[in-house]
Amino acid sequence: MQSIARPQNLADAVYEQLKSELFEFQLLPGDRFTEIEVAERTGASRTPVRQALYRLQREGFIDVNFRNGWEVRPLDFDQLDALYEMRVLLEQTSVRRMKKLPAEELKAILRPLEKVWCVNSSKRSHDAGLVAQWDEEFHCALVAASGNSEFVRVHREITERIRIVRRLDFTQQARIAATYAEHSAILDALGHRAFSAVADQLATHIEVSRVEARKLTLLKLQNARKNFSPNKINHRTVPVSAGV
Amino acid sequence: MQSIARPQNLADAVYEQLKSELFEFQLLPGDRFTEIEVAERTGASRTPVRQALYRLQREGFIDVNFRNGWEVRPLDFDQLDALYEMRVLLEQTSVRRMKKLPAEELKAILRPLEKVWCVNSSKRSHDAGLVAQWDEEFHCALVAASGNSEFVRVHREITERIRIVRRLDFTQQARIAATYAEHSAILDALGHRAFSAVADQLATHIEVSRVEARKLTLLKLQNARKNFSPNKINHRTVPVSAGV
DNA sequence: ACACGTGGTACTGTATACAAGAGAGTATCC
DNA sequence: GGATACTCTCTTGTATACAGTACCACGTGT
Repeated sequence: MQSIARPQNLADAVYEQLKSELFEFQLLPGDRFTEIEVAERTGASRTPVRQALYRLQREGFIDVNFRNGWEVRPLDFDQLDALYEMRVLLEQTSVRRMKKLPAEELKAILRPLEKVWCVNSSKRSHDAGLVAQWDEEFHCALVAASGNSEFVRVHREITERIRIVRRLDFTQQARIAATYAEHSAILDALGHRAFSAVADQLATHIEVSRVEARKLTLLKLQNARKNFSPNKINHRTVPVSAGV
Repeated sequence: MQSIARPQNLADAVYEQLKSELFEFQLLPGDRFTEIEVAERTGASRTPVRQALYRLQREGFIDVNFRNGWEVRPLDFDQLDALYEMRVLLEQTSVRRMKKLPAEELKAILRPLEKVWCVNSSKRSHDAGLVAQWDEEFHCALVAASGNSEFVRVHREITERIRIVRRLDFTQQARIAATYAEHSAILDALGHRAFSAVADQLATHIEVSRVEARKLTLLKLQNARKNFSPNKINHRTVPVSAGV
């Protein structure tokens, strides 16, 4: 979707790797780890590792304890709710602003989205990762239509922040089907310039996915905790200064 | 206003110092500098300096050129406009949500603000820095009333980002007077629960200050550039690899 | 006079060495 | 036995050393 930004320096590479470990729940909320551990795991030295860690800290994923290791921040569902609210606000505002767009421009925005979402069921994807990516692109495209670069930037940051729970929604085929249905309905209504109606549809659409994602996240966390092996505990999750 | 966060480590201290140099227009858009220069100026080593620089980069104030020094990013008025739009959206949304607040809570929010803004002219401050700070606190308080922590966080980030131009607005006594008048009018209307009216007032209030700030910024930049001394050029703003 | 190739310098990116303190574990005392 | 003080290790924070290359300047050839 947006700037791919392949990492050219080690710090970015480490950042990407850690983030993916967070998203795959290989690093679980509450897990503790040290800079040296990460450095050995990634093959980099502490310098780029620290750059990556501090970036993740500023983005809210991890915490540093003064001279006492790092820690994966627990998922804060209140904060996630606030992020989802902000997301709704941005997307609704962007959609409402579409009424200023001439028909031509609106069509140009909708056409590529319709190619993905308004297809009969044989042509639909069942791949969770792919649908998750398309879903993000769909909603980002709505905000991009606002023409406000800061709406886009903030919305993208929110997308990054909630992805960890949002993507779980597409692990269920029924939810993928619902997403197809709702997205094509939204595109339909946009084609008829029913912007206020779309704003309402969006709120519902996002709210349902928020609730589903929360349920699945709680399940996922329970399972992930069950799968602890003693090795893994010793390797990573034990309090840092506990020795062997 | 929000968390004071006195810097305990060098990186934060350097960050604060650099940011204040940016805000005071001691570091001007287009200025180039190196990590070692900053290290010598602040007394820290390159490590914390780099931490601070990368933070400022992520926040959009400066750019790094690969193996070729750092550079103060030019002020982008289109981006500032987008930030102001976002600010209006957040503050209007927060104000509109106040209608859900019971009278008691609303009063508790308004009272401290009225103490600052609804005072007769003899008690008003004429200090630009102080009024600028109170102004930020006023608008942040409105958003805080929304109860959405992400609204607050994003709004605070925007406040940090636009402060560099916004504060100039209060260097004119006439604008300070206008701010007092408009803030007290807004508080009045809020006391009467005229939330939609306040939303309109806010949009106008912010829009006027945006335009004023832009005018003053352009002036300030012109003056700052005039005051270049050859020494200063050699010291800081010449292309990095130019030797003596 | 101008284009092109080459060398040197200065800059960031990365690795490593050093400093200081937080915390677990142990020994000691009552 | 329990509480307290202390030591020792491990951690992050900071400083510095090293590596690689982008850019400028100069020189050379045409």
